[in-house]
Amino acid sequence: MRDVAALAGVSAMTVSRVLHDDPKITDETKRRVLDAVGKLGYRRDEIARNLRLGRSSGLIGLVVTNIANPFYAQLAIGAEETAEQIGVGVVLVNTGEDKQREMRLINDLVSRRVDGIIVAPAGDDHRHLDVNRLHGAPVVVTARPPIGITADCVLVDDYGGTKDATSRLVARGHTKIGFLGLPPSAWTGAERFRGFQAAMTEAGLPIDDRYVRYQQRDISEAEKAARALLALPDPPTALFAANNRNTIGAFRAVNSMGTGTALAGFDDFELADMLGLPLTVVAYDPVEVGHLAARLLLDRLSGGEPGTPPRRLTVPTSVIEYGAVAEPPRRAGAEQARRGGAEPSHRDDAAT
Amino acid sequence: MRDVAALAGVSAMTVSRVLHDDPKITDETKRRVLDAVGKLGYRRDEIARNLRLGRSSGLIGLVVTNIANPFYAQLAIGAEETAEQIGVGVVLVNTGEDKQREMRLINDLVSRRVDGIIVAPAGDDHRHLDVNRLHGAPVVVTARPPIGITADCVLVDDYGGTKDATSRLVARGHTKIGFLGLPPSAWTGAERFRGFQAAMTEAGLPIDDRYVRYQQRDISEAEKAARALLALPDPPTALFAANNRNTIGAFRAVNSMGTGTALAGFDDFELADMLGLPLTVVAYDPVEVGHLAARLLLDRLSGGEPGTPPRRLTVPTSVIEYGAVAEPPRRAGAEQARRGGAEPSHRDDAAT
DNA sequence: CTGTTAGCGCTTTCAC
DNA sequence: GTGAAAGCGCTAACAG
Repeated sequence: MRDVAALAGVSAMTVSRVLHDDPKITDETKRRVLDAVGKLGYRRDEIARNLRLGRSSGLIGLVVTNIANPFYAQLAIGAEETAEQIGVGVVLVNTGEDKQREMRLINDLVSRRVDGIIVAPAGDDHRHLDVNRLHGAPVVVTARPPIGITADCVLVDDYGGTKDATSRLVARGHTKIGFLGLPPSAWTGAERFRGFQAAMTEAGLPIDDRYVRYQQRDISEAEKAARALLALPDPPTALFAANNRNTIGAFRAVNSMGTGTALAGFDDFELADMLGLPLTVVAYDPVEVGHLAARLLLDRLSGGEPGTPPRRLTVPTSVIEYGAVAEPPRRAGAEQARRGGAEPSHRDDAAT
Repeated sequence: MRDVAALAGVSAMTVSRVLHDDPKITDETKRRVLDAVGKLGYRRDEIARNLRLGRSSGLIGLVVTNIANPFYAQLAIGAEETAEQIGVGVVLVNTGEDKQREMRLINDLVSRRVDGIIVAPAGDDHRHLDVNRLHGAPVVVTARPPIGITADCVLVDDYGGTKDATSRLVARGHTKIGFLGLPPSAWTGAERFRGFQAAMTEAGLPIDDRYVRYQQRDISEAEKAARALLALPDPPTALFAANNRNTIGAFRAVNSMGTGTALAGFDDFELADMLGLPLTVVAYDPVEVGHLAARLLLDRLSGGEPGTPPRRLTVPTSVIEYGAVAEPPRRAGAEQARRGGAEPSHRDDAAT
């Protein structure tokens, strides 16, 4: 900036003003300054600028546990769409479900003055997300409720969706239903199991411990667990899978063992309709989760009062039946249900 | 920091030193300072720190065109793995193939002192990525070669992979082969079409213009284009699809029209093996692309000489045949071929 | 209209 | 071992 000022024969202050489009600058000096800027390829150092201004960087951080999960990619797209409308950018960081990394990366972000953070936190203690520890940057928690802190959050109706889909299996006459679950330490895992339990209990059906497996974290583990259930002396006639990894694993098992076991699962996924077996999925709009999370965060950023009580939103789910069973999809959650058919809320394009 | 110093009864300088683990600090004062830090929830302001230091932020930026594309998610994971090893973090931003947004976001990143950038640039003029315009932050270009600038880059063997897969179709006796392509303005689109042409020419087969469609950017467009080709009076007996969106669209068309058309496509994808029709895909390891890109960038960051000539790496592809055709996968590219079977290079976990 | 002064939060350099 | 001063690149506030 000094160099620019020197070359233009003005003071640094004038350069600064030109870059602000300060009205009270002669066209002549403005031209000279811009000339010098062009000649030197100068770019204002936003970092120093924000240091001085102490405020608004026009960026928010989105912290996810697993970038390979399409759910988070769609969530990011939703958050971007909403942030974009008011000229705010989104940067995404991936924690790999590692608490240490999460803390380090969040620190990196806030110390670089992101205006706020949307985070799907790892673990079950979120006190490291306390506003006071974050340079005052507001936080919105997604996909699970905040624990140990107060913060806005956006949830998916894990409980209701699972309950509905399980009830469908029951309605079709299944009484022996297996459950392929997530680690119960994960909020979503616990909620989905709770929904499963509720549907079973409501129908007066027992939950057979032999039919319940947790901890499947990828497709091959899920397939192994499903195979084990189907190989029991008195196997379940239907399975509920707690997310799309488990659903796909279960599908592979059912398909190759030819047991004709009925299948339902949480999460819609691409090609779910093309698998050649009937499949019931609990669908929801992950883009909407991103929209809502960004909306909550932006409201906090612009809405003066920091004292506003935290808000909690829940995105509804709907049950979709693919394959043999011909029945129109019915929505299960609250007001909205964006999903209806087979081409889902995945947004993508063709470029690789 | 002032507050911490006051509470600990020392000067700001001492606090700074404690945070550096400066050896010549009494254990006693150190304890007092750390105490105060804890009590106040103080975090060092990295932004101010780097302003003073002028250097190394320990973060690199990864700029992608489409975060919903699993290719980029896998690339990000690869880049993270490599960067993580030396304690460098990765932040990801999504441009949505919008040049303006790309420029703005890159500017945001460099002005926040990311140490370097890995970018899959939109458009066919990359002069905005010139090192001089980027506070000197080095750039690595991925998925397409740099145009108008010199920079390191990592490519996929689009040409070779497509040629190999097309040759397989020819070897099976197909002479009328359709091509579902990307916009030719995209480097990958042009390269893949070139590979297709080469295989056809080598086999002495003509390329029928009626059989070639570009511009399909999502699955439904691809399906429509495929339907059009298959409805021709003298339809092709095989299709090559230029990426996984086109492959899935083509699959939907072939499946519902029951034409028995043979199918090959660029990109492997989840469930490709479960579709119930034979399918040939060009596979490669997107995680490896990320590894290499990060490696090139980190080399530039640590390797003193900025004058080193740019390097260009190409990730090999392999052809995989799913379904009816039982033939062991054969590698097509250079040294490595990570892929062999059906469970591919997608890395994910079960948590939603 | 433009320049000067001061300071954002931190760290280097030199005293003590 | 610790503190005081100066300055990284920028901009509000006040002069002129």
